[in-house]
Amino acid sequence: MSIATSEVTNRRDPARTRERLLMAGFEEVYRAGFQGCDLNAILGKAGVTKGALYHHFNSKDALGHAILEDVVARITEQKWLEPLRTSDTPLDTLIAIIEGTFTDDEHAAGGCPLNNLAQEMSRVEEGFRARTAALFTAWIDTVADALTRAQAQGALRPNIDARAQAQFIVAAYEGYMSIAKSLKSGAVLEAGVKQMVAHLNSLRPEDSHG
Amino acid sequence: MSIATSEVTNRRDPARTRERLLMAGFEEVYRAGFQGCDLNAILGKAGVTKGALYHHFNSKDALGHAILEDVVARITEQKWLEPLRTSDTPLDTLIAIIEGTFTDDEHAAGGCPLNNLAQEMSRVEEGFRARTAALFTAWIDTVADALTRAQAQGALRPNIDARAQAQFIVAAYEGYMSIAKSLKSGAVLEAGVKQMVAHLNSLRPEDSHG
DNA sequence: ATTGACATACCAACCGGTATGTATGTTTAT
DNA sequence: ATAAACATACATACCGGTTGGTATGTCAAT
Repeated sequence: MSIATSEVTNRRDPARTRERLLMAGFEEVYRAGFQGCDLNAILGKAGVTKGALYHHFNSKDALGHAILEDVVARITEQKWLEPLRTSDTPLDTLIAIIEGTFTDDEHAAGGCPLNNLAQEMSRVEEGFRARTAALFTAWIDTVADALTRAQAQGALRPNIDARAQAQFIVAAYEGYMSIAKSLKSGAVLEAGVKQMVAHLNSLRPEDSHG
Repeated sequence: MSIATSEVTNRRDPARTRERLLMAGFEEVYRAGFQGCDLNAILGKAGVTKGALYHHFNSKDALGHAILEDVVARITEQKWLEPLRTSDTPLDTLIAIIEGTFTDDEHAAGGCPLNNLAQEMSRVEEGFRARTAALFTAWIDTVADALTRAQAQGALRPNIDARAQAQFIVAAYEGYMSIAKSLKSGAVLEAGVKQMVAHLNSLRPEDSHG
């Protein structure tokens, strides 16, 4: 065995190459949409050639699928799913996540990466639709679980439908993101955060919300 | 003046030609997205040639802009703006509009034409962004006006922020449409309608909503 | 007869995809 | 241990179909 087992950046580093393609692809897709983005632009940004791309992915669609499964899923996992799953104060964590939304115009204009791809590609290619649907479902499920746990703790009224509320929260969140993107308005996002947090607080058992 | 002033379908009928291009364009854009749709497919569906298209519009983008300004704006006007403006029971009308949403899987999978274009094109081309933003703004404004009028009638609690609630409703509506599109689920839309109506009813002054 | 309203034919560039070559590991037989 | 044999991981060059756009011709209306 030589010294160079890992950590070192060999000229041959398939994992790194694949990761660079995914990140560059994500950024370009986020900018121009999937159909609107250019493979050569992705290659330029990633610093690899078309041969490398088509070694790791056998079509542009396959790259898009991988971007959803790896990059977008990872972002969702880090920002929403993981914190919610590990929290023992789920409702507070949920509110904190929502309040953690970046509300500058720059971020607003970008929109939600998941929703961007879902809206553009769902009717165009089934692979995209299935993958975005899986991510939405996992997202809603995890929020619903968190709300159910909050209910078990007595932090949430027992008569509310956790699943319906989870759908409501995710829908409202994506809706605000959509409108804010079109209006290039971080202010819309701020108002949305306030509104959603107020709504969640109104679901607490003994509350003062007049 | 001859008899043939209007109504008759002359072989030369620029207004009709333009309208056919807009309708065919709308349908193709609704199916495949703007960047994904094919001009020749639009021409085939409209039954006109490329010469006719480029006589009425000087680019594909210009056609897209006209689809937003004419077709999408008209749909929004008919379903939301006009009923809300003319109603003397604005809150009930708003609820009726929401409940009038088609909740079959077919419609769900199509999504909202306005949101489809907004999400796909806002970052790609400024003309699309500006036009979708104008439509969202008009939509929210009209809902806000309706809520304010409901407030003046005493049909809505005086302490609520009409504009914030209008944004909330439109955002939630578009969010549900987005998720339902990805999930191809009319059931999601049904749940959304129920949730939004319940929310609106909770804004009434003296109410029983436990 | 001149302008608007199209039709037809065609172009040219972009871009996803491929064919092919090559350098770098990895295994296997001796 | 080592070399052959093979597989992986790219690089380069190029193809060809798609598609937005144009140039030109023709017909109708005033």
